[in-house]
Amino acid sequence: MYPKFLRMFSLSEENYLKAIYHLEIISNKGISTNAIAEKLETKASSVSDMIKKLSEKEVIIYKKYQGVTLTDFGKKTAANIVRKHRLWEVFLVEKLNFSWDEVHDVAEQLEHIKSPKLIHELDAFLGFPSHDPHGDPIPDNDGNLKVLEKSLLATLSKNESGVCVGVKDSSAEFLQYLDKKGITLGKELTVLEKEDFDDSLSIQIDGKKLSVSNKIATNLYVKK
Amino acid sequence: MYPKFLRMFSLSEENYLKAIYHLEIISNKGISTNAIAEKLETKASSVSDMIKKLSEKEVIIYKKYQGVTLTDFGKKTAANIVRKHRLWEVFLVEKLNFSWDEVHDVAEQLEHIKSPKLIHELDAFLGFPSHDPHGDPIPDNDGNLKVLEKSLLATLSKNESGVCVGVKDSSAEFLQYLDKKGITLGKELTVLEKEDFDDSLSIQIDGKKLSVSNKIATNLYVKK
DNA sequence: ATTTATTTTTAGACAAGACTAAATTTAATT
DNA sequence: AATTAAATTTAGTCTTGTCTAAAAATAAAT
Ligand SMILES: [Mn+2]
Ligand SMILES: [Mn+2]
Ligand SMILES: [Mn+2]
Ligand SMILES: [Mn+2]
Repeated sequence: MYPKFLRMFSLSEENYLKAIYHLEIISNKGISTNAIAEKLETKASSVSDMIKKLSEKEVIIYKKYQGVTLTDFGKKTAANIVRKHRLWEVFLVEKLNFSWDEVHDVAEQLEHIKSPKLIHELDAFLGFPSHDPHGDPIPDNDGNLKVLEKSLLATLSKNESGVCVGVKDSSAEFLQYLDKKGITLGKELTVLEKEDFDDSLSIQIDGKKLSVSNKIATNLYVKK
Repeated sequence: MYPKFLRMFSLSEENYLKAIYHLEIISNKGISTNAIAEKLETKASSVSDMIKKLSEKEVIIYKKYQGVTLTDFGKKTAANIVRKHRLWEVFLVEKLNFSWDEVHDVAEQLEHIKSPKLIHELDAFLGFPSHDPHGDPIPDNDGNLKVLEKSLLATLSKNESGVCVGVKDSSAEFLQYLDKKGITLGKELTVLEKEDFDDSLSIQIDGKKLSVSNKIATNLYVKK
């Protein structure tokens, strides 16, 4: 049998691994079949089938009816796919004039390209970026990622300031809405007022006063 | 997942189209089932199956036992895949420090990425290159390619000169051998002597005299 | 013109990955 | 504790793309 690190994964297997990886980051419990099915927009029965395969390949731990957990090897494999996804997103924005709301679908395809040299060189070409265009950290070659201290805008108090560093919702609609409001990563803002009745905020950004809904405030990360 | 017009063809269908496209360039007759099978390292029966599908999709003309021909639409579709392949090869060599013998396998994967904007922007980013790192022409967005006048080195007469513009064999072994000999695209050379008994050549390149086998002379293109 | 050889197509099987419907296990209520 | 609800797994089917083996058509050789 080939050593683990040479084992190849199909497109489908990679997508399952990535889904589980992302779910583990926010849940810290075993990941349920249904959660995976919802994330991948597939059926629970399909997930159940794939789980067995991944378990045999030793990338997840699985006991029937108990949900799954990534093994160290599985975690590393998944992180590498995320690494590729985010590096490609940086490439598209920095080099090919994509905006941050256009990159995701293309990166979903590019993340499956298999070539260690390609990723190594791309990383260098981009100047070893630490975060993608949405403020998400890029795992290093060993799968480790250093998580930046960040808070939701909604958690800032009156008169407190912060710099935009990421988004929680990275849907094209939300990103375009932020663009329209002139809110982009790197910009500093200050909370001028907090309204109790609808939890909206009045903020100062680019020297201008701007009203911001709770929906935005709970989906935009800032660094205090 | 992707818009319908972008996923008309599966990975497998694209590879068949490309194979037929390449075979048509050198054969100008109907392309046989066996020829396709050999090119794709698959079985004739598999080709026979796929041919029916492609015929129904109107990218090839097919009459039983008569071989196949690309329709205009099929030709355009195939040319677009070749366009992507060659643009990516340029990218890998020009931007990511790949050498010309390392790019093919990665380009085989990248050519299937579906995003018109990606290719348009990549083309611009690379400065609208006309040829790939092996001297092969890059089809334009409509699938047209202008073929450069070129001759095999073996066809040069004594004292005739030319500039290296392409390779017929683009295997990694041949390309590496050319590298070792110091023969790269763009270099000028002059035929000093032609040996009759083994059809080898003595050429002048970079101010130095070099002996070149018939194998090289019949796989290297020059522009007179 | 037959016979032989080669090429191509058909028939039937298989693996991956998805689905629906049914069965089973676990969780939640009464 | 018993019943109901929800989550999960199993059983069986389907599509895509591949294969081997056998049949049919074409090409080559006598
Ligand atoms: Mn993304
Ligand atoms: Mn991202
Ligand atoms: Mn190539
Ligand atoms: Mn090439």
